[in-house]
Amino acid sequence: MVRVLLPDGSARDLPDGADAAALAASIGRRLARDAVIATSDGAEVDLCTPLADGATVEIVTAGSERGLHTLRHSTAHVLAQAVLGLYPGATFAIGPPVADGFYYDFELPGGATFSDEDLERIEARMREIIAADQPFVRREIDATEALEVFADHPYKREIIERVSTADAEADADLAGEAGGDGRVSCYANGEGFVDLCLGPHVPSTGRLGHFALQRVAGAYWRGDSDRPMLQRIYGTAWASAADLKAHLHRLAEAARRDHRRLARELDLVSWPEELGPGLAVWHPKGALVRHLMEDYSRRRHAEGGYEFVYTPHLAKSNLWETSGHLDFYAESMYPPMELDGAAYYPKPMNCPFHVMIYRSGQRSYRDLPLRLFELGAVYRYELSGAVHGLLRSRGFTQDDSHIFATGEQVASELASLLDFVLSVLRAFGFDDFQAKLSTRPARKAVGSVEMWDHATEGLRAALESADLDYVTDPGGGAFYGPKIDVDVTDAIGRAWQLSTLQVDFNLPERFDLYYTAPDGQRRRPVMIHRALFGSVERFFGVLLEHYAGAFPTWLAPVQASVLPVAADHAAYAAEVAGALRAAGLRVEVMASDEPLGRRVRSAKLQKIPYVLVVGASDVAAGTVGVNPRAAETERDVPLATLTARMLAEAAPR
RNA sequence: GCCCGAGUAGCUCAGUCGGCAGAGCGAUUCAUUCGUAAUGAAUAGGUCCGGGGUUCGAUUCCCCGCUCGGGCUCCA
Repeated sequence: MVRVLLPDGSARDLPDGADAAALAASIGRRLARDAVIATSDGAEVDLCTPLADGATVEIVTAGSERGLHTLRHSTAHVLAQAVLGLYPGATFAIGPPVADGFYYDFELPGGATFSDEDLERIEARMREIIAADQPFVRREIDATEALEVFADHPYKREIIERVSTADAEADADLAGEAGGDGRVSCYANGEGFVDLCLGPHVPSTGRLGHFALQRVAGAYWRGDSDRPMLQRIYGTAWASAADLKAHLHRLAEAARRDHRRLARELDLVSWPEELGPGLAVWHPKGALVRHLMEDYSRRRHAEGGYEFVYTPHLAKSNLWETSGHLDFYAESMYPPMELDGAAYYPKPMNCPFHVMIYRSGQRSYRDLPLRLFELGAVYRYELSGAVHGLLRSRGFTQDDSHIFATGEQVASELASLLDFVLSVLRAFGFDDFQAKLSTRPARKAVGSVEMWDHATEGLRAALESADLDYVTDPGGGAFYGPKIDVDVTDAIGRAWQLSTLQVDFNLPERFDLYYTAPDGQRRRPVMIHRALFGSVERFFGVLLEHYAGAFPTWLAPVQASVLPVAADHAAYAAEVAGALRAAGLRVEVMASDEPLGRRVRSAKLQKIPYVLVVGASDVAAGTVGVNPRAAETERDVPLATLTARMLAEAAPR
């Protein structure tokens, strides 16, 4: 007999040698059917592992995150099995589960590549393997034997050599392939397929099936651009057909919200080929929304004690030498223009210019904190493959501010900066935040440990007083200071990194900044970089996707469209539009040579917040028919009532 | 930058096994004057991404480039 403890605290007795599958079966048929793996005293094990007396055992089902993880990992194995079977001479590297699915990296003989037709063929073969319900069988062997088993697979051999000689714990990118102490584990299934793997896996391939191969992509071996480019196949896998379908639906929804598509449909922004990659032009409606965003931002900054500055787009090389950009950022900078014996670089960042403003005169502790703010256009040479609509462009506008403060002021300044950032983000309709605190890197960092600790604690205190969820990324800070990054979650659950608060001990040092302290001594100020939108263009793109093009009334380029029922009502429509405009609203009139239904549809497709229909009864009574974007149609609404209602919505939150 | 895929009317996309270029939507004009998501007809609209090659003939086949998309790397 073995006795195991269950998560609910109860105990259960089973015959000697019983495995987790038997335990699941003894609890219930449904659990036995849904079981994927088990944990024994917290360690994940295959269902066929014999139970240890006294262990706490939990059955993991496909419905849980852990279970899905295994399901995807096992599906990745089947993918590798299919590819190795179909393509003689193919070799395989790693194939971990990832968010929503899995991938596997391959190399085909002679540098051959996969096509979409290959994916269909591979998927069909995978379905055969799944139909055959092959058991996954675990085996532990020592590294020498493993090197023979994988004699034809150099990437596997490389993994085996690393895990048998080095500290596998430190090698996060082994991605669960193997790990240990001179011994490695393998999983075999079917006729002769074996993969190096820590496991655990589902009991047999028959447990899989709700998957789809999605795309083929290039991926560097071990993520290193100096190493060979492998062929990566991505797939998605789920516990049920319904879950798979729901996931595919979410992907379609994200595609529907694509800001590049909406930008075109709503006539906001375009990317003429003539300009070059990553460079956009703003059409009147897009420019209007942007203008509203920027106006709101300026107003808030003015209220927040910032002072506005402007700086040029170019500066000579010596500025970038002093700032250090030519040492550590040159790859992302546009090349210089040579003039009059000097080299002028387009700016990739605004900070050195703001430093120049700080340094333009003597600064006393009485002047601090000094908060400089600029909507500064910067140019960065992004790799051609990285450019993506407004979300990643080569020319963009940072809502950049640099705060110069005394060491003592840093903590309180950070707290108020974070409050400010969150308050503005909320006004734009985001209220789900996740922050990351990045601390001192172990290898290279400027400034004393005391300075770092003080600033890091200031950041942590700011996060805590803002009651913000955060994770710590130990050693994740830049060499010049610790930072907070703020992610927002959008309407369909995607996270976007927007704002950043970055403490900088480096630039004040490089530019020899100082202020005069109360005792007359010169002291070094601390600089804080703070971007809120990050990039105005990118923030606009994120907003567009968040709202799926339906901007809230205060940001909508057209807030109402007035539709006369027939030509007779055109004069009254113009009167209504005029009254709303006089109240400060943005209104257009859609004249009546098309049928009403058609004009309503057209206005709805433009996602205009208020479609206003006026006919004979409205002319007589001074009313309008109101068809709001997200509510029922109302008739006979007095114009004054509508105006008041729209004005209330038209103010930023 | 690297891997895979794509580029045909303003948009979405057919098509040509190498022989005068197509649809729907949109635009324009005319008719229609209508109470809440597509009125009808007509017309206009093309360097089939660019350059080179093969060919009697290239939008189609080949080569080189450009741009876009999905990834990798990077990142606001």
